[in-house]
Order: sequence, then C-alpha cells, then structure tokens
Amino acid sequence: MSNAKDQSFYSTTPIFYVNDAPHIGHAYTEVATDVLTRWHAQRGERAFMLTGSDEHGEKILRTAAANKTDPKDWADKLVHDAWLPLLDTIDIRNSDFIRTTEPRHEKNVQKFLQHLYDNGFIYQGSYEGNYCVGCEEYKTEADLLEGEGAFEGQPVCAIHSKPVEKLKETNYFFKLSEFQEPLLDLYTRQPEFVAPDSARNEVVSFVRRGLEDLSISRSKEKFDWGIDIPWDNSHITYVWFDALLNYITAIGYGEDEAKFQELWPASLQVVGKDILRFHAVIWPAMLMAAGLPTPKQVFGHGWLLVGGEKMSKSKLTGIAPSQITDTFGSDAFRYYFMKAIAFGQDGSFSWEDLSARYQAELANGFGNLASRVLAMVAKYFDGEIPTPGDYNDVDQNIIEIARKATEEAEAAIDRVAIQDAISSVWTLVDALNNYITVSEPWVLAKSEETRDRLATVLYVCSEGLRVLSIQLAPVMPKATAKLWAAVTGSTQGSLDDAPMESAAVWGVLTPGTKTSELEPLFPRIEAEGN
RNA sequence: CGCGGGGUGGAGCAGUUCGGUAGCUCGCCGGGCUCAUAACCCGGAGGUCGUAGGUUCAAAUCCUGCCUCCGCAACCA
Repeated sequence: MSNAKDQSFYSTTPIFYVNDAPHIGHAYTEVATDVLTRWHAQRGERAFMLTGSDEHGEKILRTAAANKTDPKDWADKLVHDAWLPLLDTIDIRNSDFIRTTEPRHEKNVQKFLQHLYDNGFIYQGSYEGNYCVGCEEYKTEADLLEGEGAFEGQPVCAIHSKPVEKLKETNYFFKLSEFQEPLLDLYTRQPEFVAPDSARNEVVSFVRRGLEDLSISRSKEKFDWGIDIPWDNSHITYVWFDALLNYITAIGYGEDEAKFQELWPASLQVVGKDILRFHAVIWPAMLMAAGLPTPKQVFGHGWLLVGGEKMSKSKLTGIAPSQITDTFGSDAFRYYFMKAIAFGQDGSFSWEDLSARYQAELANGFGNLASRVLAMVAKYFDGEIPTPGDYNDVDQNIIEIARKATEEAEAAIDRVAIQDAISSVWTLVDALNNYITVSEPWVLAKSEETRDRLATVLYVCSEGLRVLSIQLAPVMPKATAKLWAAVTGSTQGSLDDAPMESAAVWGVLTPGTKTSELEPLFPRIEAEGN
C-alpha cells in the first residue's frame, strides 16, 4: 500500500445525538476512526474524517422544552459546551463537523428526498399502530404487555401500564422492501461491506427474513422539529433518514459535485453495533435508490463493558472521557482503548487495567526506552547522533524487526485490526529494550576501544526511536511529536509529513544531528488511579 | 423454541475459519544489570480450555444436549 498518494480515504463516525452527554463509548468510536484516518494520512493518502451532530427529532424538542429553551439554542449549547470539547479532549483531527441543522445539510436532504420521490421510491401510505399517549409514540408488539386488573385483556404500554390506542396516520414511505435482493447481492459481491464477520452474519440474516417499507415522515401535528418534506410541508422527515444523509451532504452532495466525486463512496463508516442495521441496510438502500455508490465498508464495533456489563446511563456506569484524560492524558486514552480491546468485539474497561497498562506499556516500556536512549546519546556523544560502523547479526536483527513491524502493522490496518497493528509495533519496543540490555552500551562506554561499537548501538537505538515515532504517530500524536522532535533535532521536517513507508527504511537519521532533551513522555502516576 | 455474542492458569484476552507441542499482557516467585521514568533483561510456578456425550489415530478447535453470563426489545458509541 505504498503507492497510495493519489488515493483518498474518507471515514465517518456516527453523528452525536445532542440529547446526550459524552461518555467513553462515544470517545471510543471517535478515537478508532481518528487513528485509522491518521494512519491513512501518514501513508500519504488524502484522508478526510467526518463527524458531527444529529439535532432533529422529538426527543430533542422535548428536552429543549424541559430546559425552557428552543431546540436550536439547545443544540448550539450542547455542541459548543459538550461535543466540540470532547473532540479536543481526545485529540481528534476531524476534517469537518457537520450539524444537521445547517443549511448545507437541510437543503440537500430535501434535494435527495425529491429525487427519490420523483423516481418513485417514495409513496404516500398510512401507518396504523399502537400509540401510547404517555410516551407520545407508536409502540411495536414487542413493546406491549398484557394488561392486568382494570385493563385485563388489553395490550398496555410496558412503561406506563396503560392501554394503547389504535391510531392511523398518513405518512410517506420509502420502498425499502424493494431492496432486499439488491442488498443481499451487495453483501455477496462485496463481502467486506459489513465487518466484522459477526456483524455481517447478523445483517445478512436480518435482511433474509424480509424487509418492510420504512415510514420516513412524521406529521407536524405531532411535532415539527425536523426538515420539511419538500412536496408536503405538513410533514417533516423522520430523523434517521435525515441523519444518515449527513455522510454525503457534508462532502458536497447536491452542491459541490467535484468534492463529492472525489470523496464518495466513503472508505470506512464506523458505527456502534446498535446502529448497524441503519447503516448496513437502510443506508445502502437509500443510496441505491438515488443511484449513488454504496460505501466500501461499514464497520460495527463492540461495546465497552464496565464491570462486565454494558455501560449505561441508568446504571450510572457512564464515564466521561475527561475523567481519564485529566490523569493519563489523551495519548494514553487513545492507546489504551485501541490496544486493550479487539476492535469489533466487546471489551472491558477498568481503572485497574488502564493504570496497569499505562505503567507497564507506556511509562516503563515505550517512555522509558525513549528516555534511556536519548540520555545515553547525550551522555556519551554530547547529544549528537553517532556514526554507525558495520552492523553485526544483533543489529541486523533489530533492523529486520523494524521493517517487519511496519509491514505487519500496515497489513493489520488494512484489516481494520488496530490492536494487531499496535502489537506489531510493540515488537520493536520490546526488541530495543532487549537489545540495549544485551549490547550493554554502558560497558562499551568505558573503553575507547569499543567506542565505535557504542556508536553503532546508539545509532541503531536512535533509528529505532525514529521508526517508532512514525509508526505510533496515528495512535499517540502528542508523545510521538515530542519524541520525533527530540531524536531528529527537528531536521527532518514535521512528523505529519513523514510517510509511513519511511518507517520501513533504515538509516534515515544523519550522524551528527543534534538531539534535544526529552521530558518523560509518560510520567509515572503516583498511587491512586481514579 | 425471539435474535446475537461469550464461558481458556489470580485478572484481562488470543487461539476455534482449514482439528495434531495451550499463547499473550498484567500479577506472583527466583536471578541478572545499572544507561533509564525504583525503569530494563532472563528464568520459573500456575490452566487440559463451562458441562455431559459423540465423531476421530488425535478436539479448546467438528457434531448434539445441558448449565451459565451478557447484549438487543426500555436513555445510551
């Protein structure tokens, strides 16, 4: 994947529903997408990452009302006070942030709807359902319980325990049912469209059971916080239909054809497994109906478990990302969740594990390695990168490990196996620590006769640090930037511009380069961790 | 018979697709080293892979039953 300069890599995250407060689950999705996107950027591809906020819908209208404000003000407040700061907290380098209340979105959602309507994919129909007045929404059969006492024999709402009403409402429907075969065909022809395999299996079996048409409008009689149906302003667009379109309105659908053509179809759309069906079934069907290409891959990741259970607000197990970054920093946050959890599977979070990994892997492993190497270069060579002599087998072994680490990490990224990529890189961290012990530079430093050997050993170590900076830059941008600056003496340009392929090239550092001092990258954290 | 994912040394996980020495990180025990953030390196103890049966020369890995935990149906990536 080295000749990728002219490729573009467009990635998306789900957009935040502004009703919620950020927790580490949201941050997890963002970090994973950001790491993958930065990695592709490091390869030299044109990488574009989109995130944003979902601001329409009845729930937001109600929350705003409960807070005695209007929905737009409420959304503004949450976006600025909660969601944008979250991106900063975890060091996300998104290319754009779309809000579904922006004109560029609303206008082009209408354009999309009109297009589908004109082509016969949307029709007017009536929806009949069980409406719960208490919840102000329709309930499916599964939401209902058998009534008891006075309501014996009647279906009642599981939440309010009161009978539901049969209501009929005129709505617009999207002909989702027509896309069962095309979707199954897509899953077959493009097996990687839904990943990982567990997610794919679930989606395929869901679609095989058959699809029903989807109601995509709501009458304004119920609530009116949404995008008007262009041909009938007594209805607004169903919030999911509106929200999914952010992935194309943000990159110019309907108004900037050149940009749209360059970025669409998306390379990778990362979602939590709970909203996989929207992204792997409804979304591609919408695109097919509009005659647009479908994304290359939709990846459904797992849940973060706390105490063995899914994090939840009601159980108060939601953790704010800043609780972690305040103590450990954004790099450690990013590293921890990417390394400790297999991307695509559920994973446990615990303060003990976070703390242990921080100490062992970041402070003692990587951070201390950087520290000991730079200290020796400073102590034995006045801070100048020494000139290496001939490489022996032990040196060659390190060079080979560095090359292989890059190769394997690159392959892992192509499989969207972030944890494997980091593990591959870590083979070099471990190998270098071992190399130092075996080579005993402090012994070599005691005699002039072994000075050449000392120079070679420290050159190999320094090159190792240079390689690690590049390999780990997508995961830990802050620490690697510091390390890069220290070890290259800022003579090699910015780390952002160092191509990933240069991590597989040996001997880039110029002997005589003046290194600079490096503060501990991951200082030990005393006692308490929470 | 609602759907799906799990049960592997003290903890967290990999391995199960294409059956054949049970691997990793942390922790624990012992040793080495001193350049470094009391960090680094080496060695060791500890599991027979939820359970009952089946297939096989051989099963954590395939098949069947059972037990059990978790998620979706109710805010939430």
